[in-house]
Amino acid sequence: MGPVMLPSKKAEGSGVTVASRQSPLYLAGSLGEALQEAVVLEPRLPLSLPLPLPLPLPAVRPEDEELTSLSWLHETADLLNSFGGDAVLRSVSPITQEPGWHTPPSPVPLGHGVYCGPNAKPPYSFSCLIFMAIEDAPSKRLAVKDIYGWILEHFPYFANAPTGWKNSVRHNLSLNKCFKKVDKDRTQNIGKGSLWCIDPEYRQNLIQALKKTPFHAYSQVLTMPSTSPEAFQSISSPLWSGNTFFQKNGGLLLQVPQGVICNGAQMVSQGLFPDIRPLVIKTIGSRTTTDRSVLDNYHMTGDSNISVNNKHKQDQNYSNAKSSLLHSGPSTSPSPGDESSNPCDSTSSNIEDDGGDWPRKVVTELLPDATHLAQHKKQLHWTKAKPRGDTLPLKKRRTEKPPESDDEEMKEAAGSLLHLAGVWACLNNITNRTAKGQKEQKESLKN
DNA sequence: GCACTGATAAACACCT
DNA sequence: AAGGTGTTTATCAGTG
Repeated sequence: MGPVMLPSKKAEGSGVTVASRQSPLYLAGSLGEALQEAVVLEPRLPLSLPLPLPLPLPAVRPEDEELTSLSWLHETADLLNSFGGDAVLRSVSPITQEPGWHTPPSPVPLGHGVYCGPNAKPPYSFSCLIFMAIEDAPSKRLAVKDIYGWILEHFPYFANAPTGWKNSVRHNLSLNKCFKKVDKDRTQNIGKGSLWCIDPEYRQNLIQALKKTPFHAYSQVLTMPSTSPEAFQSISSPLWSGNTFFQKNGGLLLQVPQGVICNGAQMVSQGLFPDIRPLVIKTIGSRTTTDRSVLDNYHMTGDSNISVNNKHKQDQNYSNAKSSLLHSGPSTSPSPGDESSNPCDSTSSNIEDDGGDWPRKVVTELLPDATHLAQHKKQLHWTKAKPRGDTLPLKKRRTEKPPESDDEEMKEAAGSLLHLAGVWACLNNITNRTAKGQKEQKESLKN
């Protein structure tokens, strides 16, 4: 069992940080053990989990990594989901080298290493979803119903979501200048509606948004060359939403930075943080404003909309101004000649179609330099990944539940911090014992 | 408090 | 006529 490195300052959040120089898969056992011990040793741990936990989590031998890494993610998420929440594994895309969200058990790998399970709302805006759908199409154009289909296929969340999301898709298509309607080819019977494609003029905006969307906890980590746990602790902000979620959902989230194997492919780069495998107990459920305000003290927030800000400004304000990001973006910005004169001509794509998923085809082209992440000082806001309710994800969120009073919110936030303290105290115990020799500690505890 | 952004709802016209 | 598609407007929540 590898060493368990835990942040020393409780204010940085709750969680389990597992460090190992071995295969990142090694964290499976570490996490299982840490969690189990945490629950056993710390009654205050606000996890509405069945005890004893069915741990350790599925273990994976390093030599099995190619075949079992994905299944491990899935099994682990299944296990965590069985507790009643939406388990999200945060990992790093083997393609983009960027952190992403993994909410197995969906087997569909997406552009940023995102696996979205049936219960978790994708951390993507509709613009990004549409963009991915269209980019995934061989012809780089899709009918609305096909966009629906792509989203449903890749994000099962929407299968049970209220139908309003389709309206939102259409709304985005109509409103966003990023999307252009293709004049229907009468020779092709595609039924109702038109085909939609990406306006190359705004493509970089979408790319920028996409690159930032699923990412929120490690941009500052990536700016730091240090591989020391202290470096991580000083900037890592494990997520925590207070006890409300645990009371309602009991969900968990694991943060798995660089080096984690996903999508059946192992990360090549482990240079940034070869030692650190932070795993965070996170709640996915509702979070009050006060929670967030408290958490913001140690939770890195961010902006997932950097690139589309201008776009949206244009669109929602119906202005014609072009995004300045076309000029301020990273080096991925193509020259005008990079695009075909026909913005929707599939032949304009220089993406190698290897028959794989869209990220391999698209992101390798779009994201040639993962190091630009170091420039991302801002990070994703809660709103991107946070389900809007426990069981009613999207619709009528404004009218179903009256706002909590400030007192209630403050109590909740205070409770969160108290729980936090408990978690850290507990987990620090684990750390100390691990460092000194876990077996002996265990035996002494048993006695 | 304000501006911005994204999501959502709804109304409506048009198309198949 | 029914249902899908596309457009537009309004509103709200979250955020900086």
